[in-house]
Amino acid sequence: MNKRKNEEIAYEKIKRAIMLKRLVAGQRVTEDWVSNELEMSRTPIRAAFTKLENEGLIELVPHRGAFVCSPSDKELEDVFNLRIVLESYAAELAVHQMTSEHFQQMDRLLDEEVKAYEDKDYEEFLRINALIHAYPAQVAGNRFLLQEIQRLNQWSDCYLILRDNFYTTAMDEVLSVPEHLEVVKALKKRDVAASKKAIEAHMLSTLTDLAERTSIFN
Amino acid sequence: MNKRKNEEIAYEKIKRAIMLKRLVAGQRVTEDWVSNELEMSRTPIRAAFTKLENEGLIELVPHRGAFVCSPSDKELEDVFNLRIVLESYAAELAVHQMTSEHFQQMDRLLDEEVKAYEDKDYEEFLRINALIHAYPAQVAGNRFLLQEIQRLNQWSDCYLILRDNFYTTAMDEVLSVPEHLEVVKALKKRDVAASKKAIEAHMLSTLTDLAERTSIFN
DNA sequence: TATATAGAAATTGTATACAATCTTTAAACA
DNA sequence: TGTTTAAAGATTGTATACAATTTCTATATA
Repeated sequence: MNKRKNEEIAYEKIKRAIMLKRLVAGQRVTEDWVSNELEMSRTPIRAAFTKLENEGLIELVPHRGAFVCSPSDKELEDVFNLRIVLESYAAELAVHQMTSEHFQQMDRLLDEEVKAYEDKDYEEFLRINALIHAYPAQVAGNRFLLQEIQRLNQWSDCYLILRDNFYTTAMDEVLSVPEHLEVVKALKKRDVAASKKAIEAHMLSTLTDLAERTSIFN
Repeated sequence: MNKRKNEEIAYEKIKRAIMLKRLVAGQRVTEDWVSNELEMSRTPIRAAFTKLENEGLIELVPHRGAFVCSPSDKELEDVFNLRIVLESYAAELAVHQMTSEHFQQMDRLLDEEVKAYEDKDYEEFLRINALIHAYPAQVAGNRFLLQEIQRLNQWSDCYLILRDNFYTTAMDEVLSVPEHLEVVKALKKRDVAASKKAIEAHMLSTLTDLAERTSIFN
C-alpha cells in the first residue's frame, strides 16, 4: 500500500483551491493558516508552497506569506503564445510517430471530454483537457517538452476563471471540443502545417474568449 | 543587510558540486550526508533538494536518497532541440525590439566571454554563457520563456562535462565565441531567419562536440 | 498633521526529536 | 542452493520548539 504523503496532499488541495477560486488571485495565505485548515504541521505545507512557487501559482514573500498569483493580461498572452510554440513543436515531432492505437486513444479522450462537459463536471473536464494537450508530447517522448507543456497548461487552468462572476455558459468549453477535433483531424492526415494552425487557432480562441468574459463591459 | 538563507546556500553549493563533477552522475547523496558536510540541519537541505529535483538535476527516491541525474544520449538531444525551439522563438520576439543599448550590452558580454576563456575561469565562462543565451528572452520580456531557457541552459551546463577525463582543450568553448558572434551579427541585421539559423547551428555544434568528446573511441 | 521610533506581534527560518517507511542483512527453511 | 521471512538499520517524513527577521501598531515628537 502506497500511502500518500502529507506534502502531496497539501500540494493538491492548495492547487485545487486556487483553480476553484476558493483562494482568489492576490490573496495572502500563511503557512500557519493552511497548516490549521488542513490539520497538519507546517513542514509539509512549506514543501507544497515551494512546489507551487516553482510552478508560478503562488509568490513567496519572506516573512509576509504566500500570495496567489494575479497575472497581468500580458502574462496571460505570453503564456498562451509560448504554449502555441511548444505544442506546435510537439505536434511536429509526434505527427509521424502516431499509430492507429494513438489515434484511438485520442478519440477516447475527446469522447471523455464531451461527457465531462455534458455532466458539467468541471474538474474532470480540466483533467481530460490537460491529457489532450499533453498527448502529442507524450507520443514524441521528450520528457522536458512534456513537463513544460503540462506546467503551462496547469498554470492556464488556474486563471481560466471558469467560476468567475461572469460565468454563465462556459463558452470556451463549448468551443474547445470542436477545436480539439480539428487538431486531431489534422494529425490523422499527418499534416504538420494544418496541425500547427489548428493548435494556434484553438489557443488564441481560448485566450480571446477569456479576455471577453473577464472584461467588465461587453 | 540581506542575509542569505541556508537553503539558498545549500542549493548553490550542491548545484556547483554537480557542475564541477564533485558529485558525479548517478551518485547517491542523502540528506544526512549533505547536512553534515555543509554543517546545517536537514531542513534547508530538504528545501534545496526539492528545488534541484524540480530543475531536473537530481532525482528524489523516497527512503533511498537523492541521485544525481545521469541523462541518456536521447535526453541530451531532446534538451538541445528544445533549446533551439525556445531560443529561436526568443530571438524572433526580440529582434525588432533591440536598441543600440541592447547591442552594446551584448558586445560587452561577448568580450567578457572571451576574457573568461582566456583566463581559463570556467565558472565565470558558464555564467556569461548563460547571460548571453538568456539575453534575447530578457529583451522580449516574456518571463515564462526566460525562466525555461535559463532552466534548460543550467541543466545543460551540468552535463557539458567540462571537467571529464577527456577534457583537454575545451573545444566547445573555442567554437562558442565565434558562434555567439554569428548570432549577434544576425540579430543586428534584424534578420530573423539568419538569427534562428545561427542559434540552431551553435546548439547543434555544442551537442556534436559534446558527443565526440564523451565517446570512448574517436 | 506628519514623521520617527520603539516595542509588540506575526511570520518565516532552522534545529531537533521522533515516527513511518523502506532497504538491507542474516538467519531459517525447503 | 535458492527462497522466504523477520529483525535490524538506514532514510525520509512529520511535528514541534525556538530563533531570526520582518511587519505592524501605538506612542512620542516636531
